[in-house]
Amino acid sequence: MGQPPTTLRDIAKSLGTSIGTVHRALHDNPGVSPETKARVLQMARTLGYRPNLAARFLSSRKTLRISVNTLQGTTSFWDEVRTGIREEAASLLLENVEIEFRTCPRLGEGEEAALEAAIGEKVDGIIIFPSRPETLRAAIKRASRARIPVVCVATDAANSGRLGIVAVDTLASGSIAADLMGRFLNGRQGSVAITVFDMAITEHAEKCAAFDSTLKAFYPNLKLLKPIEDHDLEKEAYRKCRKLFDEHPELTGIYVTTEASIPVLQAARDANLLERLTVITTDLFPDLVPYLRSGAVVATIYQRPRAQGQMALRMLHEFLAEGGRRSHQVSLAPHLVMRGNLDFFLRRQSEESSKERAQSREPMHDLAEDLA
Amino acid sequence: MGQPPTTLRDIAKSLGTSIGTVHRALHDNPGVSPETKARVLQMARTLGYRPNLAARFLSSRKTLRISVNTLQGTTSFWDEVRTGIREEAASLLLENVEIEFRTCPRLGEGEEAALEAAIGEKVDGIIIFPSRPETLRAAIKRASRARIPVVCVATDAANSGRLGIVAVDTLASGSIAADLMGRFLNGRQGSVAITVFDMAITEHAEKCAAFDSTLKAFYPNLKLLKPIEDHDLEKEAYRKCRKLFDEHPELTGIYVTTEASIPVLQAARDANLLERLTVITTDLFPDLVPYLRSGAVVATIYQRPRAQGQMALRMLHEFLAEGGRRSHQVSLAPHLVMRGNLDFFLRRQSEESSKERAQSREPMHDLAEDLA
DNA sequence: GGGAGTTCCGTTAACGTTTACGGTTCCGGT
DNA sequence: ACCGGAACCGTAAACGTTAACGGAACTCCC
Repeated sequence: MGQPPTTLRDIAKSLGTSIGTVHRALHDNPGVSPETKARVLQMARTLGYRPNLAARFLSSRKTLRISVNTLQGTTSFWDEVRTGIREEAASLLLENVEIEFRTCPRLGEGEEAALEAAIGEKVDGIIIFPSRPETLRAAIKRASRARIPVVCVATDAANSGRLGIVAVDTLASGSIAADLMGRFLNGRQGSVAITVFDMAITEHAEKCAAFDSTLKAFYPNLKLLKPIEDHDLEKEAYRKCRKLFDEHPELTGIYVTTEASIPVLQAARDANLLERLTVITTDLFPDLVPYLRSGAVVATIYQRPRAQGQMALRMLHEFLAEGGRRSHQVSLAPHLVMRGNLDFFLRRQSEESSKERAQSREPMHDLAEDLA
Repeated sequence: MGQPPTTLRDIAKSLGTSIGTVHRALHDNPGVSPETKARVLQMARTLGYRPNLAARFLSSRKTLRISVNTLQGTTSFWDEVRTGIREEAASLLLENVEIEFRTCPRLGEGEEAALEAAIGEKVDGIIIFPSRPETLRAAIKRASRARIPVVCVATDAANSGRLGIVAVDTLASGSIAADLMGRFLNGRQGSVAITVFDMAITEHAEKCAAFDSTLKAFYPNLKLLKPIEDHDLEKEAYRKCRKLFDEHPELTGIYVTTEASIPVLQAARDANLLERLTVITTDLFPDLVPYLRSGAVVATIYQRPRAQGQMALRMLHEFLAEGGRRSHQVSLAPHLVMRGNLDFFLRRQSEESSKERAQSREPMHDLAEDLA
């Protein structure tokens, strides 16, 4: 560890030029000849220049505006994502981010318009949930061309030029669900079902494939039926599942990867299957709790929305602040919630929302108070 | 949103005093009378003063030295904790932390001496793993009195004045293990065993209690035997388990909460019990992998050492930087690893270690390159 | 009553960057 | 020759905090 870091002044001095020129060259601002610019860049590289962020932020005190485009809470999932983002923003030293929430009322409705609005207002970065990736690809490309980095949460928008993606690992989710299903069924014969949003979404197809392959590998006497696509619509989920249950009385388990687990459970009850069906669901919301408590749902794969929000904001901020060098693909491991550890997660959710409510920051704080 | 934040100058002006005095008052430096100090503090409070960290760091460019006192890797656990700490330190905007590792070769050996060394060298903060909390309490108290905040990882040191604690939630771990055990055994009768480090350690006693209560609540036909204390010693673990297996042929499952799972497995094999025993272990290290693959170990509770390290450093840094207002008690939810999702976690561990190796930071970076 | 030593406080120069402004030089057009 | 305007570059003032220095007032002691 050692010598002081090189500054703009250092570069300028060793080049016999001025600090202003160096600055212009490094930011390719106009007003510097190609040759000197090249020389500056070269020198910066050899001297190992790295900008001092404290000085930068102190000098140009502009805040980074970032737009968060998500869904209104159908369940609490997106509320928690937003909470995670807020939390992470608040914990940023250098409080230089300003968050604008743009929420769409329904799935896929006004999604593109909201994105365009964010681009139009020239925000510095965007966090988005692309519920229909294909329709959004063009808009995201436009954002990238406008040099606005876009981070996707939960669902990727491939080939869109997005900066990065934060999501739960599909392989980890699908596989653990399959492994648990197999263990719980304990060598029994039978068929299992899976519900997804839409097989056209990469994530869901992957999750499905992981579930299938793990099942095949370790529990060959369980047969996976054709996936049910419910598009997160309650009626569709109920209808299709009811049909499935009637047609497959030998069904022993079902893995619900969407948020629409309640209608599935109702269909199971109405088909008098609830007792002998092993149900694994996704995420955790109030309506699901009694089913977990009673054991009707044996486990749920919690996709950690809060962590997803945190990571997304971190990724974006890191990039905006210093051209972030970290991986721009974050795959989170999901959590497993069963009735045993259910209270831990419920406590956590409520803590977090109460913390949001009491957001009165103490302006000052002394070391002494805490070490006392 | 709105008006610019108040600065030292603002306080000084509205008090008719100077910026230097305000500074001295806020940091209770000598050279300011009690009355003016009170007036300054009052005014700072009413104006809602919050220090500008960028300016602070730019002005006094001193780095925060923090000491990380952990165990040499018996397994990879502590290596991963340190990796998490390093990672988090590197991702800190304002690169103002310097980390000094002080590792003890064996459990509890030289632990106190290392802590004293850190205090003696006047580091700004300490992250420590107190393997024997009682013997360290006094030393931690000394650190607190010397105004050095101490964060504990994995194990708490109660009543020591430590700043905070980062650990896996004992209730969540114990309960999920019990719930899984019950489900896997699927209504079978029998007794279940648990191994811990030492019941005198709060965390282990809690984990044990959680395991017990969840078992009692949901699977009353499983009987929990008296916990086995192995003190992370291989021979002790083997010997005691061997004895247990011989004395309890009706044993159906065992939950190993310590790192010494290999000797337990060997004892089970030697007792010809491996086939019909449901084994749940803790953490993930190379030697355990084949057992997971073969299904001998049905699941392992992964305590997320990397996340623990990250959180510990974050907590400490936040406190040092701005007198951190966040909760100083972080309880992580453990991850569940089974053969289905095993590869996900192994891939992750290897990625992280390879990233450590190639730690050549690009000095400069342009937005264009990434948005291309 | 003239140092010497306190105690309190104001002033000022840093820290590294950004940004606005001013100053060259050179070129094409009246 | 003069103006207008580019294109390039240097200068200096911010940003909010820290830290060192100096000065004023007041005490104490020979």
